[in-house]
Amino acid sequence: MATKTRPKAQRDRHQEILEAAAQVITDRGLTETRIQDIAERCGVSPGLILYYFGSKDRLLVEALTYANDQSFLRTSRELRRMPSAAERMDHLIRGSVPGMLPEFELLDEWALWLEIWVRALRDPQMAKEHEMLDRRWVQSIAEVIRYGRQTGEFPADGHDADDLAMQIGAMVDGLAIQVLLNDTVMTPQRMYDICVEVAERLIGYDAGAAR
Amino acid sequence: MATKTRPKAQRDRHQEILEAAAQVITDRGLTETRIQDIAERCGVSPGLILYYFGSKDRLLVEALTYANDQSFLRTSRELRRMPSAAERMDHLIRGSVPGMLPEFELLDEWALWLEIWVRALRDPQMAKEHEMLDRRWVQSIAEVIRYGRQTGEFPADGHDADDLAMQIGAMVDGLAIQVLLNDTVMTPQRMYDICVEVAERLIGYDAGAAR
DNA sequence: GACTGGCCTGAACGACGGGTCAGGATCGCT
DNA sequence: AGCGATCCTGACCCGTCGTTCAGGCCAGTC
Repeated sequence: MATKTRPKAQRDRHQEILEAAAQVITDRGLTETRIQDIAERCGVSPGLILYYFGSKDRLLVEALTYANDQSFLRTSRELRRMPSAAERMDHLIRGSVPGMLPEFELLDEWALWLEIWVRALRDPQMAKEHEMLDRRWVQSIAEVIRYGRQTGEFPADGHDADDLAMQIGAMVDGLAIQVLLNDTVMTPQRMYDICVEVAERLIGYDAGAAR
Repeated sequence: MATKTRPKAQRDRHQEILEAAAQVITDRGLTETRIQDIAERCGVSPGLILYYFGSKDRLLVEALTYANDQSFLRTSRELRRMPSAAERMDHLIRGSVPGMLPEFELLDEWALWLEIWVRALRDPQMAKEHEMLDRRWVQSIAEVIRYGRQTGEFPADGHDADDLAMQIGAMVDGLAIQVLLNDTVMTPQRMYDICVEVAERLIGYDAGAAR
């Protein structure tokens, strides 16, 4: 809403602030994020932040979902460009491993996921957003599975695609935590290998060709 | 009002405070936990909390590890009493499903795990503690596997027990999050079923007998 | 009974940070 | 140019904690 008379400028600021906020949260954590930090990062006064978002809480929730939106949309675009389902699955997996794709730092969007989870435990608004964000990701795994079955790459007689997607999603979450917090034992490469192996077994295909 | 005949040779205040702190954290979340809340819960002045723990941060970290210690020790005791490895594995799984065992609320110790993870991302002290806590749990899964192989309940020709334990641990983490945050789609019962099924397949045994 | 030392309180301090506001700058339009 | 809406600032207010501190209470000891 808003954006009536001057859609361009307002939208830019809005987005600018969300990006800055996501950056700061990634950097310092949700609880250590001050309005002042966000203001500084986009060279603006603290008052303006509140002018746009009304309250800190609203901004934080929006920033968390915004950041997730961004990576989801980017990933979706990238997936669409890949012809084979095995390639798509591989890309999904790579993108899920903390610090594996070059464009991400070690403390990447996974740090934001953790913050989302904790907040969703007690903030109904965040819980609602989380449900949407989560379903969306699981959904794209399921879609890749269905796509592969449609093209004949994956065997069509497996379990329900949504169930498989949920299991893969859960495993990815669990492994990502291990990588994030314990990267001596569980390295990104190892997580990747496990994910590929499990996906191959659950879906019943050979990922070798995609890599 | 205060100090009615110092009861018992200083019943352990230290422990009392830790328990209260863990309760409050579970209840309100780490960031919403105030020293005042903890003090009230054990009928004591805020000053005393600092008298014992020096700073809020120290108390919080200690409380998180304390709570985890408690459930770990309890679980260990319970495991030792069970003769069969399949029973032990089943018990481990049940204890890992949020809200499955009757003695836990829906927002149980998993809420504390989430807090530990987030804090461990940026607090080296907490990261160190987490590594210990995590390894300990994975270790007990591995031990059950080895125990079952020793008694002949489980086939002895499977993968490395530590690797299997880590995979099971990761899956449990991921599923627990789903249950905690999305209990319409992923119910405790469903998580339990999945865990049992995966454990059976990974380890190669039949859990039917244990239930 | 006086002393000592561990527990404990309650008031107060001080910093920090979210939110408010009055006004200034800027833009688009007539 | 004149005007109103929008954008933006910087100072300020104010509640909320963590933390400190001076001292009180209570055992056990000499």
